Amino acid sequence: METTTTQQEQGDPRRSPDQRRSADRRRRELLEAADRVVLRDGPQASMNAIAAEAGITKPILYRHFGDKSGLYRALAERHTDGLLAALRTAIDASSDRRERVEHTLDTYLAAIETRPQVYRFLMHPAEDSHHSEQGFDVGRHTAPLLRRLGEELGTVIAERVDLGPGGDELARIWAHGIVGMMHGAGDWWLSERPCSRQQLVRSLADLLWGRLSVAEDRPGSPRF
Amino acid sequence: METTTTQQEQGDPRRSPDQRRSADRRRRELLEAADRVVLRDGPQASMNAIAAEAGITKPILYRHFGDKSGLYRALAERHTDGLLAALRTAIDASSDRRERVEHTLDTYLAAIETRPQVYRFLMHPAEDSHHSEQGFDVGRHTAPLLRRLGEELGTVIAERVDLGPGGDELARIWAHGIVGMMHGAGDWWLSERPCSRQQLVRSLADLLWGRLSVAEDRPGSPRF
DNA sequence: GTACACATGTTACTACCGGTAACCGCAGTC
DNA sequence: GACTGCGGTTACCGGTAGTAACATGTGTAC
Repeated sequence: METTTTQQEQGDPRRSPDQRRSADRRRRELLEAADRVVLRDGPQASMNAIAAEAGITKPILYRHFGDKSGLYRALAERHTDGLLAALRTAIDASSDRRERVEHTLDTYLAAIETRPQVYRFLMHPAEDSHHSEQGFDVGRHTAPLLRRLGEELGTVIAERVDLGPGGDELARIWAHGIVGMMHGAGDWWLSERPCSRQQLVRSLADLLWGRLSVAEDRPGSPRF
Repeated sequence: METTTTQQEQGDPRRSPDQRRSADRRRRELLEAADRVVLRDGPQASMNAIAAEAGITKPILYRHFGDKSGLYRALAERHTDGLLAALRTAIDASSDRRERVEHTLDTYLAAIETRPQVYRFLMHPAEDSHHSEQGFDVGRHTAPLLRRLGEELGTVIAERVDLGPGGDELARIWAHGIVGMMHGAGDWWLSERPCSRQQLVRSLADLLWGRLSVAEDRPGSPRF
């Protein structure tokens, strides 16, 4: 067999006490191998490839993760947790609201800029092949990352900003809208790079600050 | 067990006189069959299923559309054109800017509300299985529909709103941000239905009108 | 020591997918 | 007739997710 794995198995013959830990360790090793493959081959990496990278064969992967979407979910959770943590600290770093917004936007954009493969993987989740029986579940389109982001941001807004009666609902709406804006603009920016990151952050913050509503009409604006 | 046992054996004597059916007609028929299947089975409908629905077999589909992504592109173009046309008229319907924004948002949301399958298909494009040789093209994540929407809205904003020097770039940034906001919030709303469409439209317009920036801090807001 | 249970791993398979080669039969036209 | 183009098919290829069955080591009970 091929000795492709980077870290050699520690050759540890005594495993009587820590069998449970061994399973956890193994699982983490498999996840790391999967990570390497997914980041190299894209989200449609095959289970065979992942198994080969881990130095084992498919059925073991299935024993650990159930199916492909299970593996991908586990993989996505790790990265999502990381990004969420970064965003939480960003949201708490400043006291001025505008600064907070800009800082958060910048953190997100920096993340997707420095590791676009991770980003792409998180946005194109499992795409679970076996359609769930009854025709077409409308829900569950967006990547779970965006949902979680939206919900977290919603609670943050709701508990920090006074929006009057019905403010919680409004906060959630805004949160999902803001996350969508961040995602959409970030995705476009990442692929076209039309400006600097700072420029993008400022422009989006300006948009959220209502500059669109106060700008003047263009003199010869077509009304066709 | 599925192959060849389906109903495609219709003797079909009604084809002798009028073979005037040009390739275009055939193509449109195939597209309509594909539409039916995709709207029934979701975006991962198989070519076999589409061919069966059209009463023919796979190779004919491939002769007409090249490959699966070709078929899906043709399919997506139809729907995209329809939605874009609706949005264009919505954007021109009112003179007041706020009304225009609300009207446009509402048109988009109404579209995805009344035909969520179409919407889902447009947002999860081909996902072309054969990864394009060189590792991992970072660009081309988002559905083409969103890109087109963003670009069109960008030109509309640029030509109607006076944003000063560098306004065109700013308009494009805002446009992609707004489209992302619309998409993200719409997707979340569609799957959770936390409020009425009108409520969502108003809230998003409020967000764009800068209400977030002028709201008061909550008294006991945690600063942890 | 032997027997059992269990975790870890393998090979070899099914069922299906996108895509293609090769062939078949029927129009029309010299 | 023969020859060509076209709409159609069957039968295949390579690759995918997922599984069954079998092979091992390893710790524990008797």
